[in-house]
Amino acid sequence: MDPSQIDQVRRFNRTVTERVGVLHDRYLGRDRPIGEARLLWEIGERGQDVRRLRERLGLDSGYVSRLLRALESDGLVTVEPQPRDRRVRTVRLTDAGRAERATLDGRSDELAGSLLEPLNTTQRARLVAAMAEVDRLLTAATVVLDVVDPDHPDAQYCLRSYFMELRHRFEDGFDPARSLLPSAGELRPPHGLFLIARTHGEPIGCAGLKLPPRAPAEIKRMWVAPHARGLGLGRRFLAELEARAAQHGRNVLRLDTNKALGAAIGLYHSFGFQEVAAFNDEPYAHYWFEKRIT
Amino acid sequence: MDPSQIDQVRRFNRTVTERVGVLHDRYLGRDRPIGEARLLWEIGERGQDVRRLRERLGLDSGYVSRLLRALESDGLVTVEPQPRDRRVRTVRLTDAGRAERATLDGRSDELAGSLLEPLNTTQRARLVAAMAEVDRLLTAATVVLDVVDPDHPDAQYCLRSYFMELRHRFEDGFDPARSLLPSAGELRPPHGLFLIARTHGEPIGCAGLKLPPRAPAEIKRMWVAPHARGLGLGRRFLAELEARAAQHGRNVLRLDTNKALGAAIGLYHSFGFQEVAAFNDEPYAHYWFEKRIT
DNA sequence: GGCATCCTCTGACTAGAGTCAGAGGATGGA
DNA sequence: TCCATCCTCTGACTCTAGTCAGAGGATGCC
Repeated sequence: MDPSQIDQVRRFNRTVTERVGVLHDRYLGRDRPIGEARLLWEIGERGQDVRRLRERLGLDSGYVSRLLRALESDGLVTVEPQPRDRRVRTVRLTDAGRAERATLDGRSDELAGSLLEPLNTTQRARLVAAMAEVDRLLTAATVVLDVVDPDHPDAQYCLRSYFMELRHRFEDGFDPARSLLPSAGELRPPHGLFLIARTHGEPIGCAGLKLPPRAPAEIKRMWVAPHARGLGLGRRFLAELEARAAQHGRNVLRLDTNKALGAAIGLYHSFGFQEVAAFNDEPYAHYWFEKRIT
Repeated sequence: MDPSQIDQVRRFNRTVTERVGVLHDRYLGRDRPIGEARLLWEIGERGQDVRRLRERLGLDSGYVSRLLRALESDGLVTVEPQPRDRRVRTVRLTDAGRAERATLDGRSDELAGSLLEPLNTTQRARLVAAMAEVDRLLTAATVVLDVVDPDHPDAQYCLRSYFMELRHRFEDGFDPARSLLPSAGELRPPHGLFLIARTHGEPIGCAGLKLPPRAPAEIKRMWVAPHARGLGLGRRFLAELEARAAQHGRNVLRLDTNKALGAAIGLYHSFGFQEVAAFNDEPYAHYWFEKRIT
């Protein structure tokens, strides 16, 4: 790896942990230990199950329990068994808790403001733009791809979002019933597979692969959430699916697409796909692509 | 302040404290408490006086003493009275200490690498560029201006750097003896003043103001360290000097400059200075500028 | 030489942030 | 109905990271 890049990253780390890290603790932990503050924050407006809190924050169950006891005795939260499964307990903010959370929120704003405050307008705009870029790319680096069942809730969420988007973007809308969509079975081993991309456990994209016997592999239902675009995720899906198709002995990868999806078409070209004649009669397709793989 | 900017800064803070902050502690504190690691780092190759360490890290004397005891008993440092003043004690790394410090250094590299590692070449370049920008601007926000005596070591450092730079940049070099440089007395109250810009206590620029009786105020010896350029520091100096000249009842601010200093000339124009006829016979000057102030 | 001041160290604390090993109630399946 | 499993809680610890109040040697100045 390029040493001058490493160097710049180290300088960044240093500056940022000093300016942001130190201030962060000072602002947020002003009159409450940061453990409690983080918990209060993570409970959110609607409440949370204790086990989920523990998962999200990666904390020991005993520790969380103790923190909850502290918040409870300060009158900030109530903890009650969940009606469905009385082993699980649900935490909810009281009005006082909500108020406390709002002050934490205000302090986060103060902290952010204190970083911008000494700068002039131009500098602020530049800083914010650069922060957005760092944010996006660091987030991109945490994206993980998993194979899941197409019926998994996260998969379903992505597919719903995908259909909704097609409905808006296609000239004549989109009706799943009219399309040659594969059944869930076709995207489930051994007939295929379904990939999900996640950051911090949240689904942000999906892509399916059909592996029909003695025929080219076919990419289906590739979608990236709007807020996750520009992170190279489409490319990553393609590379991953290509590798998996090759593992399954296929030497051709293909897909069909609609003319409304300009960015995707550009991606296919730049990833080495060639336009070919229609290989199916998908009514929503305008272009068919193919790539030889090894 | 713009709420969408605040929002972006908050998103940035969150991402960064997660990705960088958490990893930071995990990498660096792998087998040594971060307090000790920080201290080990700050001692440096050449050793340090205990009091200076305390100052730099902002820690309690008892605490530092205890940390040093721990490092000493691990054979990483030696602590000895300073020969000149035996109340002060000097810490030096042993060979083992140097080795330990080198592994910490390696881990910082690893951490930086782990941020870049999941990204492709383009993304890496973009991330590094954005980090550099964030770094510069956050640093810019910590710059403080102080009035110091022109004989102060930091002032002397800036002036030496300034002369050295002029020597390189002027077509015919620069010889202080030939120039109309003000004596230190002219930049010292009540005849004038001398400003120093610092980040983290390190001097990164200077600017002097002459306040001759019943005459326009005059800017002298304005210099910004090469690594601190592009932070708007020149503008900040001008604004500060203008305000101080006005406080002292002057309504005209002027300066002379050399044609080799293109960026500075641009700055003077954009800050509202107008070119005027020569008001002195400085041999190194090609342009003379003036601005009416209130 | 005497005394205030400086610098470092030690002892005695505190608070936060966790970890670990059960206890004990709730649930689900045989 | 019984038993394994799940979820949460409690008690008993540990480690960091600090703070505070002096003790005691070294120095500088009168």
